[in-house]
Amino acid sequence: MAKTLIIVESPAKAKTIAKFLGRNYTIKPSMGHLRDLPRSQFAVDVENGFEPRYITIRGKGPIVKELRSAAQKSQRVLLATDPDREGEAIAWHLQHLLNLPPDPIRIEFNEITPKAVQEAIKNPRVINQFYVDAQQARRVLDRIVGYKLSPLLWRKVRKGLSAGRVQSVAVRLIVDREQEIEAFESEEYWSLTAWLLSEGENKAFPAKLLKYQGQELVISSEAEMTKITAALEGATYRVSDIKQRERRKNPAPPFTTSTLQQEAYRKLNFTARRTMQVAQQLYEGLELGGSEGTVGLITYIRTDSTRVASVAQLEARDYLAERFGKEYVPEKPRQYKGRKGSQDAHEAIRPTSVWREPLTVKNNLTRDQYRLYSLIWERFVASQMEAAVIDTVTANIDAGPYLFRATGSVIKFPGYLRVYQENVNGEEKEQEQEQSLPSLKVGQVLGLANLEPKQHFTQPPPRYTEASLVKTMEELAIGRPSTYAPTIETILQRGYVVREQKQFIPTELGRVVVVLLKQHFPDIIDVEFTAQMEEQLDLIEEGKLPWRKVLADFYQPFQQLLERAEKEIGTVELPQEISEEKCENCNRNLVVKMGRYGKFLACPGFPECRFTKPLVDSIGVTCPQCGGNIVARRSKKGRKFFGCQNYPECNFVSWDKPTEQNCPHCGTRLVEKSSRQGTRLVCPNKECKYVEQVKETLP
DNA sequence: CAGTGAGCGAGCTTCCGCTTGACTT
Repeated sequence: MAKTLIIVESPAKAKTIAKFLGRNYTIKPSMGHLRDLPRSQFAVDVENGFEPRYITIRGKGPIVKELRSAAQKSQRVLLATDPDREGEAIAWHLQHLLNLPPDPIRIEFNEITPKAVQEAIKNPRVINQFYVDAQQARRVLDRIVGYKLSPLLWRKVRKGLSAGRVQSVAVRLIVDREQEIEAFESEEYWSLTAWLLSEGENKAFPAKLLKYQGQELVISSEAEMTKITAALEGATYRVSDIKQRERRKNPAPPFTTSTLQQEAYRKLNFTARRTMQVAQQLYEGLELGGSEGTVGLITYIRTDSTRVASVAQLEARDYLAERFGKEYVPEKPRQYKGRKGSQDAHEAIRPTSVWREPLTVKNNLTRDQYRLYSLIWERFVASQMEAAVIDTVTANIDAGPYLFRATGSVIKFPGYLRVYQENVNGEEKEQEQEQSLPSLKVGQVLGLANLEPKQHFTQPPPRYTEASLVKTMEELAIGRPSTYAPTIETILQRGYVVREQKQFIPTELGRVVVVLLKQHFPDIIDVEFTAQMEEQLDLIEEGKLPWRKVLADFYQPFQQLLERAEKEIGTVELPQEISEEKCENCNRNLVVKMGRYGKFLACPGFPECRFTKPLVDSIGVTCPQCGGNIVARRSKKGRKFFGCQNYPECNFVSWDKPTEQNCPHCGTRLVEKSSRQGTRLVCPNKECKYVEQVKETLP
């Protein structure tokens, strides 16, 4: 009868906890924040201590209602929102929404185990107002920055634009990088590899030219190279030094949101959004059949922590001992240090049970789910394994005044490498690291099989990809696990950057906005801004600084800058984007214009010449009716569709993305349908109903 | 499911962070 209501943030958590607390407890989810500043108004009373006006978030009304009625029916209410700044604020809002007394009603746990939860229930505390205030400072600051800078951009550049503490710095990173690339001057240099033979062996091994008369050697032209090879053709190659070393290589820590997004991007080619969608499916759980029912396959997916619950560590150790043998289990469980500034409210992302090997659940998962689950499972299992031991040999080889170096390595004990290999820098793997050298002796003379000179050019820094952008944002502590993917979508949507061949390139608009913000608000668009804000928030959390003072100190100068910017900036002219396409009436190059339905191509001679043409995106598929190109377009309502380039002569059109494959039954061209379960090839012929599951490529 | 940009100048746009679904045309 005397029930206790416990409110958590996520429904999956509610379910789990309900399982091991008895009938005396009701567990309900809040689904994140319930109250916030209204979207349609500024809602911060700057004159009055920055007092924020909160309203119930649109769409969350029914949840509030349900929680109220559940609270009514309960004798006691406990607030078990996440143990971090945002969680504390959610608890505080709940306290007000549900009219709860200022008693010790707040509980927190870092692990969802019966023991941790029961312990937490025994130790409720009052809501920590300092934490709540830090959150309010963060929230109000973001509102001030976003809702003051954005309208400035509407007036000065283009309506609908936006700026903010996080998104603007992300754009800045991309713009800065592009400028570095443009300023980069490529330089030529040469390398020389000698392929050498040890007596009695028939396979040559490579050695790299390093030094000349003890000095680092830089070869910058073919002419220099030719002189050097001439001198080296007839030289004597003698081993002068051999160093043997044993190297231990430790596994990478288990995934956080950021590292999962990076690795899924590099290994599976998933965007941040797709990774989160599939991960959410794994987290929410799937019908596994058998006795298990619905089971969450992985722990919570929005986390900045690499911490692992001790039960999971012990389970992993048992598993490893059984499947791989004792030598693969490290003496002590591996604990990974968190990042500085990590809020540590959740564990690392890991399988809820290591015994659920990817292959055993493969048949219940879609292709995407299976691939992502395998990645998470392998990374976690490896993270609890013994280090790999690698024997490396480095040999110095003299050739007159020249010094070559050969390296070889042999894996002595694979350790975690049996399970997981981290993909650090794209696909470029140093293959030669894996090679072994023949046994060599100091003083031994080697035969020269071949000299291999190679021309290189220094490369500009790479453009950001989703992976490297997320990585950089995390390192700079800009944004949070729940916002990396949405932030990327925002800057794309605003037209600040475009994605080309998986790389981010700033648009003219992006550059203009960054220049404007750098000029007038250099502090805000600085990569250090968030870090400095976090320092202040820390002080608020410690009770050493009132939150309203932090805001006042920020707002005074900011207000000045705003006024000055308003006066000094005229209307910013955006250079016209000129396309390669010609006007069919007057042969001038068409320019990109903004219309009601988005971008389109128009003749620059408007209004004398009114020629227009849709701006179109070829998808590299031919039209089944006329063989022309299929292009992606948008309907009036904004929905994407695919049509033939030769419209209106050819009127082929499809909602789903056409492919080059024909249906084996009726010969109609197949289309791609993507649903929650992944992507399938489907026959658009309604009579036919042919469906092809996309094949697995993984072992 | 294939439009489109001046002019009037209303009413609108926008932040970050916490959570999940949803009108399938």
